[in-house]
Amino acid sequence: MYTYQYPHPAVTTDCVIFGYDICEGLSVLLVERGVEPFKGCWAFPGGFLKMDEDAETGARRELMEETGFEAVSIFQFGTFSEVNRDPRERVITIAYMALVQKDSVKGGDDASDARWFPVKDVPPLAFDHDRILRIALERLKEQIHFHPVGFDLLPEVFTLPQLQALYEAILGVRFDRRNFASKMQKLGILQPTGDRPSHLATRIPQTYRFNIERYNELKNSGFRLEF
Amino acid sequence: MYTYQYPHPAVTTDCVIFGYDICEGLSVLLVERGVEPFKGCWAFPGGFLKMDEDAETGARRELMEETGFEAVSIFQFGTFSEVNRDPRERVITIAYMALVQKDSVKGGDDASDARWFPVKDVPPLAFDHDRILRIALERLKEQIHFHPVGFDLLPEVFTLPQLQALYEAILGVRFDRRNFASKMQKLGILQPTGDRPSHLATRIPQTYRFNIERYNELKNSGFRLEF
DNA sequence: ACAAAAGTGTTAGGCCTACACCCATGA
DNA sequence: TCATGGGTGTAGGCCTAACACTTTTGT
Repeated sequence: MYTYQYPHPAVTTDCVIFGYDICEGLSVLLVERGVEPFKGCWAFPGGFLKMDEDAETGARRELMEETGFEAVSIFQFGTFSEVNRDPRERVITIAYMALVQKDSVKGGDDASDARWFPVKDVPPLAFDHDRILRIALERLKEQIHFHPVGFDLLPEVFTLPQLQALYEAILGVRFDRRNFASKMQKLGILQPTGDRPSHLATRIPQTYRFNIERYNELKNSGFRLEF
Repeated sequence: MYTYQYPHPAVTTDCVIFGYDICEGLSVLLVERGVEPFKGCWAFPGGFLKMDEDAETGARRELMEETGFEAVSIFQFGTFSEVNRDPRERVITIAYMALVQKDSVKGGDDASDARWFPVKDVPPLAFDHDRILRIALERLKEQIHFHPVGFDLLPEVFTLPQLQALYEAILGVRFDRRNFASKMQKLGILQPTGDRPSHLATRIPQTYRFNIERYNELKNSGFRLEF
């Protein structure tokens, strides 16, 4: 038992994990709750913060424990503190967002109850996680203008149409193919793999990798992607 | 005494209050700590969250108690959870940012130890508040591209040179007078007060108010201010 | 053969930037 | 009278958005 002179809330971390593939579009990773409250409901992976770890460390740990994912880049996007958001006791959650490559990992997941849901088709969630998801999506839309989101969400080798579909899925709009291509080319972070010798028109798309050095240059000088 | 089965961190809120005037430029409101730890140091107004209030309510309450300010718009910009950020016990703080008109309030402040410091001239702060300030400034710079920051920081009636100086103070850059003026005019949220009948060149600047209706229109359709 | 998908280039308009002149104020 | 500060307009360049044609693949 732990005693304090004043009441303390419990503190948890939650992770909104975004993944992407061509079939399902933008998806989030959810786990089915095995205990009350909201037993059987889907929720974001997360759990109570330990006293010897900061919030980001805790979020990464919970993510690993519950889904087997080791997220590269995760970032904090909000803290949710409504008084009655958890029926058990006062719980405040620090929410993180992570972008991962859906296929790359998920090899040796053992007791993982985690499942991907397309964002358009997410079931009602436990606690206030519906609201957390809504805000995560808003923040993701903002982020996409300043960070090359494809780095984290797409496989290492990808095509321009794939990249465009990703942007369209996140922002919920449609772009002109030609304008999108030239805009991306101009940024200079796309590196053709050269696996397709002919650069003529063909139905098989050219494949690219991201040029990380060029991206880091851009990040330092500050860049913005207009849409 | 309050007992829990698992250890709980303490949770506080802190408010980074930005104000602005022509002489001092961009400033933050600090309070001098009267108790250990960091007694005598300056820190952001804030304090422990109560169990029956959410974080924003708590931030507003602490702000009112410690400085007498009733902030119009405050927004959460980060939660700080380093393990040893408070020497007493594990404390996590939810940080808010507020923009206020320096002169408008501060009439009947009684026991207020609060003082304004220009951001360029802030003393070393208690806890990790230096870091919190740095991040608040970064976020403010981002915000300024999407929100008409002048609304909250300038007095109701202001001049274009004043508005420009505010933007320059926040972003730390200089603008061309003519370009800045036309950019702002084009947004359509500036409403000349008409107190100066002659619209010819004169050394007395034209005064404006913000057109709030027009701003709300823009916010719904989404606007961006390039610099 | 025909539909679907990928690649490319041109044009018009708008925004950003850089820059010059006029006028009134106050020292 | 002269320096300072405020107001306005123009020209060039870049980026954006709209748009059409060719080629190949697969049915």
